[in-house]
Amino acid sequence: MSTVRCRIAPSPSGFLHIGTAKMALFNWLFARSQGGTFVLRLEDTDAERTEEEFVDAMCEGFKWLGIDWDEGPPFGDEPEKGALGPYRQSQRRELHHNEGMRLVAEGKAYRCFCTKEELDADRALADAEKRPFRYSRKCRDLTPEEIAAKGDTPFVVRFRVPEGETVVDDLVQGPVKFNNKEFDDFILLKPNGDPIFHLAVVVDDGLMQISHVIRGDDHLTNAPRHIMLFNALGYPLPQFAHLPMVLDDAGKKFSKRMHGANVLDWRDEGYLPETLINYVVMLGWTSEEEGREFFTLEELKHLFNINRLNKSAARFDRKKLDWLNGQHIRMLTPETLRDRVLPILAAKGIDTSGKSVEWLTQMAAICQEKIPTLNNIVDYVDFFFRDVDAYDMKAENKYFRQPESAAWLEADIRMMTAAEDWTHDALKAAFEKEVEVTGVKLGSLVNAARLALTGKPVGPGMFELAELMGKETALQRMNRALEHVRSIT
RNA sequence: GGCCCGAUCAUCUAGGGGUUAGGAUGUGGGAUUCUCAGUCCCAUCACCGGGGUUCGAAUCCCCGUCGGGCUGCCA
Repeated sequence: MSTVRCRIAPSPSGFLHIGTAKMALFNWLFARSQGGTFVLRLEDTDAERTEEEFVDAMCEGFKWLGIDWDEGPPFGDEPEKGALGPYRQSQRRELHHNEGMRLVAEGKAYRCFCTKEELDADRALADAEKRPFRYSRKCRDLTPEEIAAKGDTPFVVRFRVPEGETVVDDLVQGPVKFNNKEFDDFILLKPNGDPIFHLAVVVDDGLMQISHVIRGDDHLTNAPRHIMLFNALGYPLPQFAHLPMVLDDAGKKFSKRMHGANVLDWRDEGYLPETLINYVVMLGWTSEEEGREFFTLEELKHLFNINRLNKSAARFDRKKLDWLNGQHIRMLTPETLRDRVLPILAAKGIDTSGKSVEWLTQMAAICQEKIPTLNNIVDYVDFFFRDVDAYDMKAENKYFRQPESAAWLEADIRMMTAAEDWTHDALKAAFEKEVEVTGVKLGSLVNAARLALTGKPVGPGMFELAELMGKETALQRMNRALEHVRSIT
């Protein structure tokens, strides 16, 4: 039986950040590949930054990506899952506070009566003198009498950082050694009894029996503090793995404000969750199968290997994402593609209710090879749902303003009218025969027809779209185009 | 400032004492006698710099440079 327990502990700040998604994914993957447990814990102790909608928005991001959790807080209709809750940090204050005070009782932490103002002044002085600020430790060895004399004076609780050195045995970074002198006696509890991040994470990870802490490498220098706390609290030490963060396409930290920082931005732009998972996993991990780049979540569950994580940060490259999305779109069945694309058309005000499911499936199918994102489908099919009232100008010059333009359309109309079978194959055969006997270029016939039928220079294959459009509508549009051509040439 | 981490084509990466430094995306060109896209082929492009160690360094070590992080009564 596996004892692997991983967690993602995001602070719900409004949406699921791409970087958080990466960390969640790797934790999830590790837990799943080891038959372990994946825990979602909300670090919502910063009250001003937490709103219920924020929590919902973030969980929606996880759901979209397909990252589920075995233990976690209530979400939507789901009750809290797991026996080691509560899974919202804001509901664990008592625990944090008690553990902090336990350290005081055990002499591993102490009450500090220095005020924030005093500390700020010290800090300013240190700055002015260009020396590193360090807490004076003046409260470190107060006698019981001195403490008693303080009466009701508010105090913070500080950790008594032990002498010596702390080694983080990191699964990704290797052993990283720190001299404990580098660390101040950091604060554990605020004057109101609330815990500081370092205490809260360690208490939560300890009590939730987390076996592997996989997180961003911005926490690498926090790890020794956490290790000291694990030891002081008497919790078994988890394994650590610090992963590089995701950079934007300019190589900078992916700012919260930037478009694309929210994973749901990608959904809204027509990317598949499969794509995002596949793309993010490639940002810092490679499979043993060299050169392989295409993965589904299900495959990843079996292939994931924590030894193949990368140490350096990677940029988020939109171009490669586009390519990958196209790959994933092509992997879909036409039915699935249809279902994914229908809401997008609806959102654009396109009413598809008059069409059969079979027809809509065909519509999706003829675009499948061509669109890099789901949203691109709109331009590929909108002409099916509205009249063509204008023609693309450049295409018009090329196909409607030539001396032979009318002749092309006349030939098209003649063949279409004569078509006994209104199918892609029959139409294609007729056009090819025409080319053979008259020597006219197929492109001229086809592109003039496409322009007549869609008003656009680009789109699905002409024979495919004509078949779907139906003979009657197609011929109406062809005749209208012919009139138009005669009027301008 | 102090401490810590990182560095292979433009981008994601493989490799890791002796290789023609491999793949993918992008870009350029060609093919596919319907556009666009796709697909297929070809081409283009890299070991951050300097010192060591070694017969031999992209690979190991040191220094530097650059990038990132921590250094909060934020998480």
